[in-house]
Amino acid sequence: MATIYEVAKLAGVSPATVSRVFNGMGVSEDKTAAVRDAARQLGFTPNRTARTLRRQASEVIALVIPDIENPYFTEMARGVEDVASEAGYSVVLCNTDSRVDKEATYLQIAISEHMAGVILAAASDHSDLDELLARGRPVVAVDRGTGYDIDGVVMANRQAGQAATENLVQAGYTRIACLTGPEHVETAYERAQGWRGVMARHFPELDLDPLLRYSTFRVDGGREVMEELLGSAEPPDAIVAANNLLGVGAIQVLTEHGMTPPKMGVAVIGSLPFTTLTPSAVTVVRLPARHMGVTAAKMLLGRIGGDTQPARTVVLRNEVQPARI
Amino acid sequence: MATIYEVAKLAGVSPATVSRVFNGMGVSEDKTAAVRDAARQLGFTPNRTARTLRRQASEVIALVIPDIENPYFTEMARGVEDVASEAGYSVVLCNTDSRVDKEATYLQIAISEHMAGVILAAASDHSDLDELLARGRPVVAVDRGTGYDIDGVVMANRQAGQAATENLVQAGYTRIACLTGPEHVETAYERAQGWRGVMARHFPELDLDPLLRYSTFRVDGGREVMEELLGSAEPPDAIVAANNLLGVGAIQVLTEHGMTPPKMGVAVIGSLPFTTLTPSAVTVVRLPARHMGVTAAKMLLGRIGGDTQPARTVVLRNEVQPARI
DNA sequence: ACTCTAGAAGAAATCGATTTCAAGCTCAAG
DNA sequence: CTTGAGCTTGAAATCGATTTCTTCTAGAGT
Repeated sequence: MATIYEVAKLAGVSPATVSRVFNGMGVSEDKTAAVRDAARQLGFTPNRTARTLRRQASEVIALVIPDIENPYFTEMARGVEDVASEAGYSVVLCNTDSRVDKEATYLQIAISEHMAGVILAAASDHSDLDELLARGRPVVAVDRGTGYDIDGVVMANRQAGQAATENLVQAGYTRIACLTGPEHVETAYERAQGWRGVMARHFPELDLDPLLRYSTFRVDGGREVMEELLGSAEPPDAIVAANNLLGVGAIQVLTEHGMTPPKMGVAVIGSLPFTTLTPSAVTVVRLPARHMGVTAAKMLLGRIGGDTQPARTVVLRNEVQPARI
Repeated sequence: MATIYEVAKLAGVSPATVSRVFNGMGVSEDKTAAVRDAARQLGFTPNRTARTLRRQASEVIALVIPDIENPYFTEMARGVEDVASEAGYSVVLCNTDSRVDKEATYLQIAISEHMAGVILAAASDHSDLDELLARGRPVVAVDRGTGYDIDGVVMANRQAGQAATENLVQAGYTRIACLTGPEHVETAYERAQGWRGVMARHFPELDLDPLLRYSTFRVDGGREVMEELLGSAEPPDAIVAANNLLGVGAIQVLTEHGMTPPKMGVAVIGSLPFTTLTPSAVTVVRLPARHMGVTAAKMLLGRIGGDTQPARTVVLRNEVQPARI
């Protein structure tokens, strides 16, 4: 309720002086004290809307993600939030459901609310960032690329696919299938490529096509594809699930068929925070989601602070946590 | 970039007229057309900050929750988001980590950003809403009460505890423990009370105290308490987990000890969206989290729209999904 | 003693949309 | 023919903080 004018009147100074006190400009000690005192008495908090209007920039950053119900993204959100709130920024979480139109709406809001920057896990590879970038708002891509020359943080996806597959090969499995997301999604494709490379090297005579299944990055996608594989003429003896939720779906189906690991080898790319399997029954390629969020937030804050070096892409290494039976 | 003044100039009208066109006031057809045309040419989007400053209210609602990594809350967030974005509102997700100080910061931001309203899953039962309510900002409590006379949506917690317990009793278990959250958290206490009532009725001679364990509402809390129970002099033959994450932790420990259900009866209050157990091995009391979000958002939008009827509390019924072995 | 500079502080412009107020205009009723 | 009710429209005030522009004062330098 209290405005800068009321504080000014109570402190016997001009509004400009009050503003200067709160923004660390040169104000004499006695006036500073008077202002702070008056502000305390009135319970004054600067009106952020007015400040944003005048400054043409707010202390809010948008975090735009495709699926708020995926723990991978919420873990990342935590990382972003921790860094941002430490720096006095608040985070608006925007859920796009992987829909380009919802994403466009949120990006438009980011502009018209003068948000300081955007961290974007793009819904598709042709998201339109023209307007945002034209206005000089920094954008950092996470998890997936955008087709623009901007900062980014991604996982080592191909290497993750390789590591998962290699681990199953070492454990003695020979017919390893790959369950991955939509072919046009970069992470899905890259992880599958990692799998393909390792398989081709170890089993050059094997026909890989029946073992590679594209689906959705969701639990039901994993269930569906796993059922298909189990019902096929030559079922696999192990699987690589290219994301956490796919992995959950697949393991559910395996459990229902009494095929729990190690009967069927299972490697999952991405953590399974709420799995009820004993953690060590499955090989997990841990993706440092929180770290990704932290890194992206730091990069974004750097850009907001005026950093103008050329765009960088940070690739985060994964950590393999092998199944111990 | 384009402002209302530039649109006005291009269309040959006053800024006031442009504003009226975008707010559905009486403007003649030809001027309306001219304005829309000019706006399209310039790619004009109204500046939300300026609008908020003038209107003293924005189209943003804050959703304040204690744990963004809990699927229960993200499912609820989805419900809120769907209703809100349908009505042209956007949702800011604020994660408090159950910390009263972080919560207070976010509530302060809600005020100084002129947010239209707040949906709050309180971090404690003495959250301070005085200022928010004094400013006439509507607040809807979800999941837990607040100590204020405001709208609320809660689960039938006691009944959930009863239903879970009753189900295990019917299945023939006789020594049923209860794992719940911090005693001072309303939902934890109420669910435990539901369990206690049913146990007292069926097994009046049983000493319930060793079977009731307060912990945190997190996976590690569930693990810890489950280990304790298994190591105790007289371990239970079944457990009621008062929330989803507690349940996950408990089931993890049971799996490691080869005590998977139905060897040990397990009933969980709250869904296990990403569990890798076959869904039917555990009794689940489904909490309609999405529905809670939808209901709360509707109530809040009603209040924002000027609804002044006395505060209501909606209690949502749960649905028991029994274990089929 | 006089000019010059640096710092402090107030007055007023500014950010962009909304809204009040007043003006101008048309058409109908008396 | 006049009064007035009901429109549309523009001019200008407004929301609250920031920032530029000015003015003023005190202290340094010559």
